[in-house]
Amino acid sequence: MRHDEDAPPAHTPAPAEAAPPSPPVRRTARRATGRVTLDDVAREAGVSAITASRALRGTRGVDAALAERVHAAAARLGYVPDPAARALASAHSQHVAVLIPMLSNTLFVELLESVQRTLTPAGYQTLIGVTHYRPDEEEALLRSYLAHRPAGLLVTGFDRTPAAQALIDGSGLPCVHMMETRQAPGVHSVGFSQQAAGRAITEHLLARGRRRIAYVAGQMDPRVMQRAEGWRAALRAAGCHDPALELMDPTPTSMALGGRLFRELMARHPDVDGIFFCNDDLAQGALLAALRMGIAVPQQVAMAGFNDLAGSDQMIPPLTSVRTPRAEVGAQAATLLLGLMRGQQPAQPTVDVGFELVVRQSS
Amino acid sequence: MRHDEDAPPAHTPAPAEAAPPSPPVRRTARRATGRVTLDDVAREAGVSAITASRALRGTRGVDAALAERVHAAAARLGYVPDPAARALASAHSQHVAVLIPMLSNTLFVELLESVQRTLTPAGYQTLIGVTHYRPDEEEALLRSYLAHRPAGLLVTGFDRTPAAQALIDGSGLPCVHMMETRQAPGVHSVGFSQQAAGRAITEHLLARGRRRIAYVAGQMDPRVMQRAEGWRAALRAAGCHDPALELMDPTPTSMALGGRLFRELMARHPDVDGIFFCNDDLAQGALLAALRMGIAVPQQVAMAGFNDLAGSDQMIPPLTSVRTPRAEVGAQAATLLLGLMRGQQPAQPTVDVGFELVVRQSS
DNA sequence: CTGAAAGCGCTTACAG
DNA sequence: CTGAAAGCGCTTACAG
Repeated sequence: MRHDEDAPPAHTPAPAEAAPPSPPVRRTARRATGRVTLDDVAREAGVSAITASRALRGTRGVDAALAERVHAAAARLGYVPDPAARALASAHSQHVAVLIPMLSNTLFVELLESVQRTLTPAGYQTLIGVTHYRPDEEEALLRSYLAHRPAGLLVTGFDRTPAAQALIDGSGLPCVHMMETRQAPGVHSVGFSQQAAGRAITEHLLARGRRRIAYVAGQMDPRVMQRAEGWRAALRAAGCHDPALELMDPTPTSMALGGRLFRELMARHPDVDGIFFCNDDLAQGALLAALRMGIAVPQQVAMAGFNDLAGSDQMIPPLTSVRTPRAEVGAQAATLLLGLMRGQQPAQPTVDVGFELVVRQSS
Repeated sequence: MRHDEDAPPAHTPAPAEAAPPSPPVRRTARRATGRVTLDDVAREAGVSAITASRALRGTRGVDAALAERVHAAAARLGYVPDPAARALASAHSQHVAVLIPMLSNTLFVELLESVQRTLTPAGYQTLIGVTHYRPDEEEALLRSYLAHRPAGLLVTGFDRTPAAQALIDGSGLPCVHMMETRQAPGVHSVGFSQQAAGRAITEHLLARGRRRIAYVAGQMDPRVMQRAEGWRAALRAAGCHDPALELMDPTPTSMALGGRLFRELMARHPDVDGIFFCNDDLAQGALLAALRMGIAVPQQVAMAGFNDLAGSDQMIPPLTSVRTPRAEVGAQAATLLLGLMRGQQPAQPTVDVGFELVVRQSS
């Protein structure tokens, strides 16, 4: 059923004879009146609005008995503070803007969940921004979120447009960088060395006796490039670095891409005996492709992934990977930010949470 | 390096002799003064604040030339409206609260991205709430988000606590339900029949000559139960429903769980010749387990999943599944909500986007 | 430790 | 079509 564009909406009431001069009805709620305000709570508790405000916010310097009365009154009336009014008056919301590249990589979902587990109980609300690995989108998100006067910022990595960086710096807001670390004055970060992790997993393949080790990657974001750097360093040190074995594709990673890149690689370089994939989904796809092609893993080609994602332990054979402690990163970054938002000087501005090799049968 | 708790922060400046009576320095930005306000824009454009406000919001009834001047002035000054002030004055923010069960199921990530692709260009900001399939968490999120006076609500399905439902109803806000459909006065929904989809995929297995068809599920959320209902209906109609072949686990779905449930099922019922999994990750895990156990798919056991997730087409053999149009659901739900927020009567309060069988070699 | 006044930056409702 | 006044619901200074 469709209404004609110009036809009056079906629910319009017939005009009554002596209708009272009521204001036009809006579809949405009109709580302007209904809302329980701080003044209501203050009146109920027999104190001033300021005292009620201070008691509710837990500001010290309020008589315990009074505070008790205020809390009781608030509970009785079902008072919920208005975040907009609070933000307007104090110039800061209880929002924390969290900028991550992508939600389809479960890595970032786990990071996010961990951040929220720390921030939510502390009374902060996360404003989730997905940049799709695009610097221009990150800049736009930053611009839009900054208008909401967040209390703090959580961002991924260090690579962004100068304008985006200027927005962060100019805001003067506490900001913690996640997933990578960098030592610099006034810079806060929680992560690990992507390059060291890339180097470690490559050295593991070398220790397995492999010499023709390829690096296969998708997405090509900054961290993927840092892992490549680690791969190069390890192979150069071992004297068997071949730039031709570096296969990168800007497409987002997926099992399908992994299968395709693996077939490409083996067609071009049949002598490859080890592969380091920048992300587990690529490796999973390659593992299945190898099974289909009859290429023995690890006998003919050893494989290792990155991030130890769900399902990697279920593969045939189970996949060797690098376990990246994203939950730890999220928790520590949020905790660090919490301290900064309270005006505290952090014990350490940079936290390296490390990484862990998970050696399974694919290598 | 660690600072002693009581030591003064390292950056405290030495007290100057004739220091001006400046206010105490705060770590965070003090834009109270710096901020460009609507009044600045109005002054720059030579109009009143109201006119500037109306011009910027695109309210009709502003002289074109004036509006042009206002926009130019805003651009020149780099004016960014303050969402908090706007929300406080108008009793509504530009937020839309989106409540989804989980981010680790890529289904919901795709749904969300699609919602944002529609809402963001329209000037709305999504407030993402993850309920973890827990009614109490949903209720708490609703309470907290409603305080932010969102302009609209997007929720998943219809099953929630009475209190949560009362919050939604009492808010008077436009609300669209996603993933399921339900015909009821004043209720808006975009989705498809989970039961019909469950029935259709089961009938497909029946058409392949299978008679001992099991339903294997995790999570056990309302939609998983509706699919079970479809499975039952199809088998009853075919005269071969066996309740013993219904294997459900409350654990979140994963490849590992799929492998485990598959082994359990085959141990208990070696005669099973077809399996419908409530989600593709379960089926993927089962497929790998079958490969490991030497059980031929589809010869001995045909398998079908649900949602056609990433990787299912890469499996050995490629997995038959039900493609659920979550991007379509997200787009249509957001569009419907947009109309409601503008006070329009929707052409149809319920949109069924359907589903599609994707038959591959596993069945 | 408590409070009266002012103001945050917008929009609503009312006039003209 | 445009505007002056009032107010949204809080918190920030400033006093006492």
